[in-house]
Formats: sequence, structure tokens, C-alpha cells
Amino acid sequence: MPELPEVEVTRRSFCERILGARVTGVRLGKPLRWPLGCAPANLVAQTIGEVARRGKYLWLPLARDGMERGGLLLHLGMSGSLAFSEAPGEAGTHDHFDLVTTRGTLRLTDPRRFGAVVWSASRDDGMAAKLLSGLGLEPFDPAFTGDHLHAALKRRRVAVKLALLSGDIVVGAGNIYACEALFAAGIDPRTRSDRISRARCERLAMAVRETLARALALGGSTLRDFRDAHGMAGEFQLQAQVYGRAGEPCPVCGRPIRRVVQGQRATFFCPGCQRR
DNA sequence: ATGGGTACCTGTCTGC
DNA sequence: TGCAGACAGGTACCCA
Repeated sequence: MPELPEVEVTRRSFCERILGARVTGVRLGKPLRWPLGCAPANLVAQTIGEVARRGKYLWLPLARDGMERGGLLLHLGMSGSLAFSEAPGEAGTHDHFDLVTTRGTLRLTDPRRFGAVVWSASRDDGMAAKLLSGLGLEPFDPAFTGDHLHAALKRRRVAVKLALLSGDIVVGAGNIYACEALFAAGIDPRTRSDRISRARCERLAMAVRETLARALALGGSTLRDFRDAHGMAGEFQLQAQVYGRAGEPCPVCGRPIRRVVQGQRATFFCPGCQRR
């Protein structure tokens, strides 16, 4: 479910309300991708700082007596969502983590349990550092330019879609938005990354930024069941041009959209509009 | 270093 | 209706 826009929409939806709240309890459900990494009791009485996002990860800084004491790194995996509410209902089968605070409860619901909640002594330390260190540029970072993308793609020879998905060049575009961005840029997703001209990289960088920005402005994707932490649905699905539309006519040229598999994942593209 | 494949887990949908 | 099989938004890790 969650690519960068969904994660950012989620972050914004509870960041201000949870800022300054004090942790009063933690409830753990079934195990997630990794163990929490500290005794749950150690989180109690800590104060939550400003929630940050890096790629598809969220970082909840924790402080005690004004001193930063590490934090929680969260990932929504494939099927996770976060809800923040003053009176959460009884935890259901897929509610695997509750952070109970003086302002309300932050609850992670994740049927597939590919998500994660991991404590680290700091963002630059331990598990958080390990997970964040290999990440590429943020798509809205001014340093993410056509030149940067061109140089990075030159160093590899995988299909350009896989290079986008790998997350070590630019973060945030998952399967849906990678397909959409390549469509917007007119590039065949199977094109070898090192064969893409500088000019086309310029278009691609812009397409990645704009695709993610538009989805963000629309409140994220609702492809299946995305909700922000208030339970609001996004509407990017109304905007998807190629994703999930195999066989349907391309909205631009009318040719049928194709589905292929790359890296065991579905890729959708228009054979007319997208060229190698 | 790079690239390819596997693994994690559960729900939903499709076709027989 | 039941059941097997395919498929799903992510990413760390292992091996060649």
C-alpha cells in the first residue's frame, strides 16, 4: 500500500497532534519484521518529538527530561497503516503495535506484517542507521536532478524500473509510482538504465517528482485501502494512467496497456508512448 | 560491486 | 460452494 506519498500523508496526519505527548504504555501484538529492540517499559514516560520521514520510513524521536533518548523507526511494509485516535477500539487481529500516549494512541495495523517498529538509540545509530544508510536522495531534494539521475543510472545496467525501485538512487517511488513516472516520462520500463540519455533522465527526474507530488497533493493512493491516520481515503487511484490497467486503452494514444513482470513484480506501460 | 532470486505473511480474487 | 493457485503497495539478505 504505502509508497512515499502515503507515508508522508500519514506523517502529516498525526505529527502535530502527537508532538509533545508522553508515552504511557505500549502494547505489542504479533511479531513484525524485526523485534522492537528494547524493553517496551523503556519507552514509558518518554516525550515524543517531531515525527520525520526518510524515504518510506518514519522516525519518532523520544526524549526524557528534554534530552533526546533515541526513537522509533517505523515502516508500513506492504500492508501497514497507522491510526492515531483518542479512544482506539479493542485491538484486532492485525493491530500489532500500540503506542499509548497522553494525547491518544498511535496504532499500527498490518495484516501481512512486513512492517516494522524498531527502537534505536538515535537515527545515526544501531538498527535505524543500518536501515537508513543505504537510501538514495529524497525526490524533493534539490540535489535530485536529471544530472544526478543520469550519473547514477550510468553506473548500473538493470532495467530502469528496477533501478527506480531499488531505492538507492532515489527513494519513495514504489511499484505504482515507478510505473506512473515512467509513463509520464515516456520511457519503456525495460530500458537498460545505462542507455538512457541525459535529456530523458531530466524528464524522468521531473516525472518522479511530479508524480509523487501530485499523489501527495491528492492525499495518497487508495488503490485498495489506504487511509491516513484519521481514516481519510486518498484519491490517486482516480489518476493512475497505467498501473493496474492491463488491456485497457492508453489514455494518451489508445493502444492497449501492457503488463510484464520485472523482478517478480508487475509492471504496466504503454508500448506506444513509452520507448526504449 | 552488481544483479538475480528468495524470504517474510495474510487477505483477496480468479478459475475450475 | 470449495479449493487451489495467483497475486498484492516493500525491502533485507543470500548467493553467484
